[in-house]
Amino acid sequence: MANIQDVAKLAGHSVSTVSRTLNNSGYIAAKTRQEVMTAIRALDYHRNGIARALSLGKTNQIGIVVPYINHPYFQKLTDAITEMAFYQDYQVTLLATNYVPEQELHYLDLLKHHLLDGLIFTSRSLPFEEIARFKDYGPIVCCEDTFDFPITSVFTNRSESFLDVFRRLKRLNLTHIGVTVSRNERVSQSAQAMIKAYAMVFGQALEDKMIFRESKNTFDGLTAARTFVKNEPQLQAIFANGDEIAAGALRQLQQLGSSALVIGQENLPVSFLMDYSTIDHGLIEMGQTAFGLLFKNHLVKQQVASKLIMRGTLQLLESQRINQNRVLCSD
Amino acid sequence: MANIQDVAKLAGHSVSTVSRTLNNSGYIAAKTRQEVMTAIRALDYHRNGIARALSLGKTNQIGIVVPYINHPYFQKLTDAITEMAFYQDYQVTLLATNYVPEQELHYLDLLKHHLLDGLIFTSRSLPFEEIARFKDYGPIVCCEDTFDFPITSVFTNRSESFLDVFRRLKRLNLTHIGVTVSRNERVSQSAQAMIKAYAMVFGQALEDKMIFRESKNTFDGLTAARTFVKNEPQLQAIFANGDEIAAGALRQLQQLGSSALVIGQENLPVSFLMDYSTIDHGLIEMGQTAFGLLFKNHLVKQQVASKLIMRGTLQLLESQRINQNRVLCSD
DNA sequence: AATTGACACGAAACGGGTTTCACAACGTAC
DNA sequence: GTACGTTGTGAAACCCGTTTCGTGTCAATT
Repeated sequence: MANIQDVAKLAGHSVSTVSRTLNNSGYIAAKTRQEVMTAIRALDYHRNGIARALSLGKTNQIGIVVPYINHPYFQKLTDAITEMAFYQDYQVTLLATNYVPEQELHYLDLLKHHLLDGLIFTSRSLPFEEIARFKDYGPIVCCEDTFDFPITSVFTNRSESFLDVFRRLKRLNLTHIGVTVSRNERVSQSAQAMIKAYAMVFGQALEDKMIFRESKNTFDGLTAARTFVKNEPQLQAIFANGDEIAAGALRQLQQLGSSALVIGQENLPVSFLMDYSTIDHGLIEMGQTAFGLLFKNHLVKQQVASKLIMRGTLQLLESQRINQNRVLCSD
Repeated sequence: MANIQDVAKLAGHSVSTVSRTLNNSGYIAAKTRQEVMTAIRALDYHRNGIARALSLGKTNQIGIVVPYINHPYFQKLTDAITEMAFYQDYQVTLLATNYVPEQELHYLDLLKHHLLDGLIFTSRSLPFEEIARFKDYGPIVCCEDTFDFPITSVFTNRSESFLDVFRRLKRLNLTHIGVTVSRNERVSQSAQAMIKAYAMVFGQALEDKMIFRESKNTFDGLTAARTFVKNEPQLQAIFANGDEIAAGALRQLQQLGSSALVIGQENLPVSFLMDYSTIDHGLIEMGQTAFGLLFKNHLVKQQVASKLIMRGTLQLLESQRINQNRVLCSD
């Protein structure tokens, strides 16, 4: 395969002239340009991107760290990031971790090795201290609240919509509630926030038997629903950590003849199909923002809004309640 | 940031000695190795992967060309590829095209520019001739039948399971059938195969009004179902080009009070949740094979099996039919 | 006629590694 | 004592671009 020297030789000009021609930099005589272009076509020459990256000191590649590649939450987020990257002529590499800290470290190392111009964490199991240690090697953005750690972040006001959910349930006198979480509440901010929100609204801690842990997919949703119904025959609601889990739970409840309602998260198509309420965490905006922040070179912490989307049983009960109130008032 | 020369200087050895130490190649005295490692740690030195790639002439990166990043079909396929790549120490870049030919060309160019060691096409809109033109720039594998074109491929025996579906429908006297396809049957092998299978089984071409085109997501599924019911009030079945489409169609049919059954493709969780039959195209095996074939350096064409998974109404009707036969026979 | 600036181009340094090759020191076998 | 093999190391070439810097030409200005 031809390189720039071959082109230079054939064109009868220097390597630097060929380079200038290709980059439209500096002065080039029209005739020279012609000759160079002719040689390039004759040799089917294409610039070596690796050599270019070495010379320019940048790769135009960024990495997105995701625990699971096929998880809808991260899917939506990476979609948004990828689109932004595309517009700015960046390539995106998806880096899956399965929440294995060693994997995360491995990806952070890509920064050290100059293989990436930046890294976006959509989630992580490494402590922030550890991640912060890499910030000198390249820009890093986390898609969750990084508190006082010196890591740029975009995050959603999860807690507020969690509070919203529990307040609505309380208002409807639905108190027997099961909550599913993906990871132990010690490591997952989201899990922590859900459990805390319950406690704030109901004035007491959520019973341990009403927390279903390690809930990751549809089938976990089935199991969670069975477990809750067994532990608490009067179960009235399940607040799930994702829409596929909610979907599984709902299906299981229907099969068990339970009328408990279900609330999901992420606003995936399945939540519409199976008609239950869900929280939209504003992942699109979050992804776009994450990419935007990558190349600001100062520390930023930015929040995006998340909100509850009312559907199905929850919506029905609320409208009935409003009607009741109206009747009571008019009497 | 330190480079290999800095390390060499500090260690009091040559650059080549440092390189040998890092690569465990050639002879290195134990003491020398110690000194080099000490210098490396002292300087927080990390090899520049770009420089390495330039020197070695390979990047250990492969690309997967997908039309949609968040489409379950491609999701499943890329998952399988990514896992294989991981084990062989390759990085994977997802390259989304939205079926824009220019995009596909752009990604093929990455091979020309030595930015990728190989490319896997999960689908494409470019003609094979065009793709074949790039095979000198690096290994390419297509995840569909490439016929006589000199492109390595893995593909599934789609047509057989399509025939299976229509034969079963025919046996059940279900003849008013709507078919959804993602792209025009001129460009999509899958669409072509579905329509051809119908013609083979029923001995006549599928009416145009029973083909719903440009069907890509759940909402298209809703629209498709409405359209079919409007065009053909006696509609008995919809054979969809994907499980989310099937799911949307099923929901719409239920709302319209239609008892037509639905058959999907891809065997996604939603097909289980909503309980309808679907074709499993063996995507996992296909992805694994695709990666495996990338670095064989001869042309290979390989087939993997796809099969119909019986559920819901279709299964029910079949078992009723068998029971009827049994009754008729025993009389 | 002398100076100046725009235009055009090439040599060479640079980015940061890997690998070949030459050479030296040492031990062992004959 | 000679020949040869093993071990250990460094100089330099190489991978393939980009960019700096210096030189040369030519037309316009003073």
